[in-house]
Amino acid sequence: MEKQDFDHNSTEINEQKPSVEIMQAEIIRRICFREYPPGSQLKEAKLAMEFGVSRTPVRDAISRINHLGLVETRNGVGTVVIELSDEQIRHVYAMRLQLATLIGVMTPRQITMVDKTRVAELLTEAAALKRDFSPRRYMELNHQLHNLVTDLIGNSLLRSFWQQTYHQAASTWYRIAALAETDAASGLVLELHDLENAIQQGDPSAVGFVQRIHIGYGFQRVEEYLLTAIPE
Amino acid sequence: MEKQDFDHNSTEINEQKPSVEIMQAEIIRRICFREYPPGSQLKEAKLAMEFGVSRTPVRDAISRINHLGLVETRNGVGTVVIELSDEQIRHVYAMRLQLATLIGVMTPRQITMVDKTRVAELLTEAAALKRDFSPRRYMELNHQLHNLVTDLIGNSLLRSFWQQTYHQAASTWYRIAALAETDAASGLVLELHDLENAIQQGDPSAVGFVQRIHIGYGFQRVEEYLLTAIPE
DNA sequence: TATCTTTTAGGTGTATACACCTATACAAGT
DNA sequence: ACTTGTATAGGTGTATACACCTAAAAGATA
Repeated sequence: MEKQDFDHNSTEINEQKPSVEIMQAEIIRRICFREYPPGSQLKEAKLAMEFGVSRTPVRDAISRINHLGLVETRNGVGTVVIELSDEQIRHVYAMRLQLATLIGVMTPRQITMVDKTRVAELLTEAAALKRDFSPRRYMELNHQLHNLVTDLIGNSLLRSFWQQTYHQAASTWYRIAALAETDAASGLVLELHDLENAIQQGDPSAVGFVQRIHIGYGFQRVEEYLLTAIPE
Repeated sequence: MEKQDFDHNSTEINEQKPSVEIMQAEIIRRICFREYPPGSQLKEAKLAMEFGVSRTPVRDAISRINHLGLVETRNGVGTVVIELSDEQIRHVYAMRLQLATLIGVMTPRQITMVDKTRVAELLTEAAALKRDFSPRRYMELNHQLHNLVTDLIGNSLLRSFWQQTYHQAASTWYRIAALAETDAASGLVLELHDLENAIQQGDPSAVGFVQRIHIGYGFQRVEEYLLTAIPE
């Protein structure tokens, strides 16, 4: 009754003291989408200015993503985004391959009509992406695909771990998407096609195996474009 | 040359501005060891006083353990230690059962002579514990056992997830240890016995399966003493 | 006496001041 | 030319003040 936080006085800027959780998610998103590529230095004061808050909650947000190993805060310097080593990339993929098969095993949620329509929509958009590619759009669709699958996971720990590995791998995918547009777009369409079948069957186990298969394909692309070749 | 931070004026108290990492680990330890049982309310000011720092780094330490789901910070109240629901306990165990088998699969470290002596020492101490039981001592040995196994894990992500589930489950084990002293002590001895064999063979895969087996036994005890019976 | 309102003590959330750390540019000496 | 010492700008880490929130005790009223 007393507070009515509509953005009535700001035409395009709707930022109104975002919570720590929101800033945390936004920073992770920027790292995943390579808006902060490895080597970037995040400055607390600058982010605080941008979000319209003081350094304190920004520090908190950065501090909370430390356990993902994506950033490293150095006194007197800033928070630098880490470039994952080849070995770490292999570790992330090895882990995701294992976790994927668990999706169908560990108390998955029932598949509903909403899921079926969502995956169909995504497939349409992926097909459009194939005709007119942009790395950014690729990552967005990829992100929605991730959310769709993650949402089926019933075990809260598996869901958490699945998300952690996603955040760790995403930045690398973006790099691939920029290097191999056609491969990336085709791979996404194929994955969504297989996923649609699995979801139409209402079989969460099949969803997990589809994920596993395409993580394998994705890893092949990573090996081909990043790990064996010279770095960009 | 200018600063020489020896504890020359403090005879037994060696605390000297612990880092955020140290405080974070200490808070987790206290939750695992049930020094902060579920329902406890951590007060930032009180902890700050104890550690000899201001509220700021203490807040940071608490904020960093949020992703484990062990605590929940409520405005105007404090940070309360969460009691895991029966479903969550089952999720943790289901996850640990799966992770255990991966220990031997995912690029484990070579087993050395040091590991063999350490597990032998632990076995001796566990045998002693069986004669003179204390829940606290049980948890300490359990913790060393955990460190021994964790140290063999080569994949950094698996190691991280293994630790996270350990922290989530530990508080429950302590509860079991207090309720079923003999079962707990015997279980520990058996586990260390099996582990010693696996380590003597230098077979990390066997280590993983030993873990899996005894997590299963541990879960049986949990079902028996906590989930089916009335709560303490 | 019972119930609703008000006060109040004590907690978290945020802004800010300041100490300390780091890298860089620049000046001085060899 | 090269090395070294030093000043400085700008960053993180910590302490502290204060706003706001919450729960429980105190008080008012039927």
